[in-house]
Parts: sequence; C-alpha cells; structure tokens
Amino acid sequence: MKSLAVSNFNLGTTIDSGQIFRWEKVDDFYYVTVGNSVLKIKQSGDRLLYECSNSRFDVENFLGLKNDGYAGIMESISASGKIVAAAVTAHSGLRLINQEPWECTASFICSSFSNIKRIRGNLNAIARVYGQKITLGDYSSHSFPAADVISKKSGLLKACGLGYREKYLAASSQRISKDFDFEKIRDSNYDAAKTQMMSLPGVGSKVADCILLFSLGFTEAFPVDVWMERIMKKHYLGSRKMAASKIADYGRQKFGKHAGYAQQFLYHYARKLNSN
DNA sequence: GCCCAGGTGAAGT
DNA sequence: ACTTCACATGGG
Repeated sequence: MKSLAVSNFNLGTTIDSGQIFRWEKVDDFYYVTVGNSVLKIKQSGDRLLYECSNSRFDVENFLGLKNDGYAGIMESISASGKIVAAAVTAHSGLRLINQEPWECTASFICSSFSNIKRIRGNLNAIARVYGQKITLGDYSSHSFPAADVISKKSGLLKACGLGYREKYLAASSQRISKDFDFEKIRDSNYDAAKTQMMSLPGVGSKVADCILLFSLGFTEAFPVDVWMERIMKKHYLGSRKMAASKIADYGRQKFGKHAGYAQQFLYHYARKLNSN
C-alpha cells in the first residue's frame, strides 16, 4: 500500500461528484476503474492510502493534486458569488479530476439526458463487452476499450443499453479512431477547442464543456445541465428564462478562468441539497 | 403508470 | 439566432 500526503483534498467528495462513473465503495476503500487500471484508495486525514493494478498510474495527476493553486482558486471563485462561496465551504476539498480524453468523451456522450446510475451501468456494460479483465487482489473489473475497438464491432453496443445514444457513440468512436487528435485540441483556444469537440456526433455544448474541463485542461469551461440550470436561474438569473448555452456563457464571464471549478461546486451543491 | 435524467440534433419560427 | 420537439430507456 502506497501513501501520499495531501492537503485541501476530500477524496470521497471528489469521487462522488459526477465527474467519473466507474467506481464503487467497498468498506473503507473506493475502487475506481479508469482506462486499463483499477485504483483502490482511501483517505485517512491528510494521507491517501492506495494501490493500483498499474504501477505507473499517476494518482496525483488523476486526482488533480499537481500544480497546486487550489486555495487561490477557491478564494477567487468564492469572491464572485455568495452561493459559490457557500458551496466551497460545504464541500471543501472537492477537486477536478484529470481524465483520459476518449474515455471522458464516451462517458459524457452516454450521459446526455440520462442519470448517473444508468450511465454507470452503461459504461460498465461497454467495458464488459469490449474491455479486458483487470484484477487487483480479490477485486476485478474491466478496462475501458479504445475507440477503434468499439468502432470495429459497434453492433455489440446494442447489449449495453444506451438507447438513442448508441448511434452517437458508434459514430464518434469511428471518427476518433480515424482522424481526431485530442492532443492538438489541447493547444487550441477555448472557442476553437469547443467547436472541434462539437463536431463529434452526440457532443453538443454541454458535453463538449465536460470533456474540455474534465480531460483537456480548459479550466474556464462551464458545463450547464439541468441541475446547473436550476441553481443558476434561482441564484444568479432571478428566475429569468435563459437557454443553457447562454447560462454557460454567463458563467464563464462571471467566474473567469476558473469557471469550471465554480461549476463543479455549484453542481455538487445543488445535487446534495436536493438529496438531503 | 408517471415523472425525471450531468442533452442533442433537426425542424420550424 | 432563438424556440420547439422527438428521441430510447432505466431509476425512483
């Protein structure tokens, strides 16, 4: 078991904040399946204890613990809005995770107009059908397949229960295995990057923002789903009517370079208020 | 059975 | 450019 000292970090909140779907908690440990790795991890105060099926897996990078300007970011977004400040206080230690772009893209194509439990089931089904078995101690899971593995046998998607999203994932997996370079997008400006992402079938404004924020380092992306729409309307828009894509523009303007963090706190805050 | 879900794309205005 | 609507299906 490896150990890593952390500060300003809450593992449980970070994992359970709707950024990643393929995880479960067994006793004290979270088992997170990401790419071709299973990460077994728990937090004990200011330490993370973990082991991973892949010895080269970079836990620190994955959990957003590198290049730490966290305290400053929290201060900055809190100053921009009362509700964000409350959310930051309520869920301090929530971090943006760094995902692999293709797996993130596939995940959020599956997410559209769905719910988190179903998304998790869909992604696990895709991994079972197309992926390789991974084991870590007594625990086993399946890797997430590369885009070309899905595109070559997209007929098998039917068994994964994606509904109408199936055709989008099939088409996007084909595009991505042919002529799509995520790394090039990483170097673009936000608008160009978003246009590129939205050229993929099943990727609209919201899913594009999720991919940009969760896997390509665009900290200003501000994904607006139904939860964000509700909380933004209630607290910032005086219940005015505004299309989701306009609320996203508003959010980026209001919260600036770290709008993505503001969004993640607001989203999590809204969901937790509703469930308690 | 009813309503909702981390929306998208196409059609109509 | 903005608004409306169909879309597949499981979870609560």
